[in-house]
Amino acid sequence: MQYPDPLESLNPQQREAATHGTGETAGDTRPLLVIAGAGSGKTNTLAHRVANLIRHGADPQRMMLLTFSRRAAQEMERRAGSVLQKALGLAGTQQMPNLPWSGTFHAIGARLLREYAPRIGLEENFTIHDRGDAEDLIGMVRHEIGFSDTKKRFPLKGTCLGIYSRVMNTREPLHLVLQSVYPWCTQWEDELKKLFGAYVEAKQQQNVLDYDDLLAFWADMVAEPTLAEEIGARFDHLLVDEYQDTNRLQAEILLAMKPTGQGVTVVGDDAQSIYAFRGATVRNILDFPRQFTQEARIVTLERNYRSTQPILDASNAVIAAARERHAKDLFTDKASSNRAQLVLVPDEAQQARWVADQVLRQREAGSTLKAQSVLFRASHHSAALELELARRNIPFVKFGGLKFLEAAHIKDVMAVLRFAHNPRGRMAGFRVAQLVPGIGAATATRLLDAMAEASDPHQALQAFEPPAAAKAEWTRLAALLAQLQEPGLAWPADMELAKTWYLPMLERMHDDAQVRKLDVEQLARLAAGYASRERFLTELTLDPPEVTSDQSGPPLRDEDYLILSTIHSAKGQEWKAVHVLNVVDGCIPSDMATGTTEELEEERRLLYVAMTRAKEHLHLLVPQRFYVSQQAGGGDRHVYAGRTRFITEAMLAHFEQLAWPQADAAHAGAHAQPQAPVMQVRARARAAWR
DNA sequence: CTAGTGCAGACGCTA
DNA sequence: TCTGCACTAG
Repeated sequence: MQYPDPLESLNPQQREAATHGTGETAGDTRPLLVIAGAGSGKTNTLAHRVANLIRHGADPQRMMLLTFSRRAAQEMERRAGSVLQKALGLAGTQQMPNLPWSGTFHAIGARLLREYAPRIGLEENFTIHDRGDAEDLIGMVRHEIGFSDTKKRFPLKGTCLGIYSRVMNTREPLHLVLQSVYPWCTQWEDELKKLFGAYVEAKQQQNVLDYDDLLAFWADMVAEPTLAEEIGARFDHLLVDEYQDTNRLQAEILLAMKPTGQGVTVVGDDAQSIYAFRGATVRNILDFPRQFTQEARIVTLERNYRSTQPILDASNAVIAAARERHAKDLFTDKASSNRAQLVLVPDEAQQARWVADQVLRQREAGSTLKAQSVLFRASHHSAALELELARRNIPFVKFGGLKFLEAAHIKDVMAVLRFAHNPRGRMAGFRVAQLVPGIGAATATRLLDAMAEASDPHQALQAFEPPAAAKAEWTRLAALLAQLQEPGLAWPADMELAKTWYLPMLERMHDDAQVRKLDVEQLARLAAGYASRERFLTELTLDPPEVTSDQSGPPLRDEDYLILSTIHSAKGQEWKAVHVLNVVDGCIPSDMATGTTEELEEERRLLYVAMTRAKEHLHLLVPQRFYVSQQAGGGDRHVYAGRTRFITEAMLAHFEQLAWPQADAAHAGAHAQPQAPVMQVRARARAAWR
């Protein structure tokens, strides 16, 4: 029986990318670089490549797929699976080949390090510090070595970690990082060196790794030739998505694992690089072709399948003004008479109303809520809109800027589990001990010191004598931690035990315990989805749930809801209609990012990314004044903001300009109308005197 | 030594 | 507006 050629639907460039090294080009072992413009079918092409490789005999167990999030990895698996299904005619019930080695650099790094731990001098039960833990630890070290003297004005803990992280990820020497990014800290170079040394020491004693260690140790591991060869040989194919957002350290890992470049595929778009603040560099893409012992093959995808021509024209105009870029103009067949709209509104409140109106209007016109999105630069920019949506009962789900794992009560529960898993982790232990009433910083330190000195930390914990006032509660905690050590305990029983212990603490500590309790319940539900305590702790830290929804609870899967998202979290996504909030100077570009040309250029690309998410309708909102956020309650200090500098006078021809409410009186009336009065105050007032 | 109060400062995107 | 730190009463 003849099955349809699965590559039939691809255009010639996409097909080149999907088939490189197989079929007619079998024997071509060059690495492959795919420059994929926005909406050019990048994910689809990569999925076809994965499927095509498997069709030609590649073993999914021996493929490493590095993506930006677990969600992206799952999407890739799903699509590759469906291509395979069509090509091979697999029955729907048949097991889809899954890719066990797909995930983010950090997640894959953690897995490899655990597996190789005994051979590289690590303990395999290490726990992972998130940004907050890492900051706290470096803050503690900073204090211990006496740099926290207020007179000295030594950089704050967040800044210290920022510097450290940047040095690690860019692989630049400290003095260069200080010069270019933290010029006000150059005088502290020697002290910072000392601090970082002590920080590294502390992490090792506590058996914890921070985000940077996951990459740095991986890089160190494959810098050792025998290990590099062994690990490199385990994988026939190494595919990296969103390559424009990788950093030097990540490129180094790639090169060490596959020095010849054989089997390496990277996909990216320099015009969509938006993570330089995290150490990512466009140079990775630019240098890729000549990095390996063989020069790379380059395929460029310029044909856009997403947006209409007018939307592309506007986006192209914005990015054409960029300083340095691969010349690349997207084109499409999708004609339309709808230009992108620039909508002038008086302020943020009106902006929220306009968007809510527009969303409903488009739903009336047959577009679901899910097919629409609202994008913004910073998570809190959607606050006014969220209120408006809640008021009108428009369901929504918000991506990005998630604080779920940062809430104190969630951190508490996580700390209990982490402490049980790795008793040497002081940050977790410090937090947990102080949950017991009567135990504060001093007693907690005494406990942790005793545990650090003991050969068996758990025994030391059980033997610990707390102050008399804390005795009863301490006994409960010690019992819990002992239970969590029992080998027979089957996950997620750990979580249930921790929850049962913690809920009374929660009642005692917080007035709003009821709301927080719901979060803890939510965490427990989440826990059930992971195979083990270790997987839960690792994966939740490295790939936190990125969705929050409004207070009314998470919408059901089949319900319709509007998407709210930061521009960063909107990467790789698309919607029929896109609304971008606060397209004004001060928001895009953020006024915190106008210091250097590089920062400014990244902001421009950010606007470009936002605009190219739209398929048919694109609305850029320009509130004429917006309120300054840092002021006492009720204040009305505001700034008169201008349209973003990235849309110049010359580009205005690409936009349809609207002013609201004046120019749109018909719709302005529409939103006032459905508000039927709840009561009649005047009638009431009159009745009171009858 | 703990736990509660008052004040200053930050306030972005994220693995 | 909220968080984190310093200070103080018990």
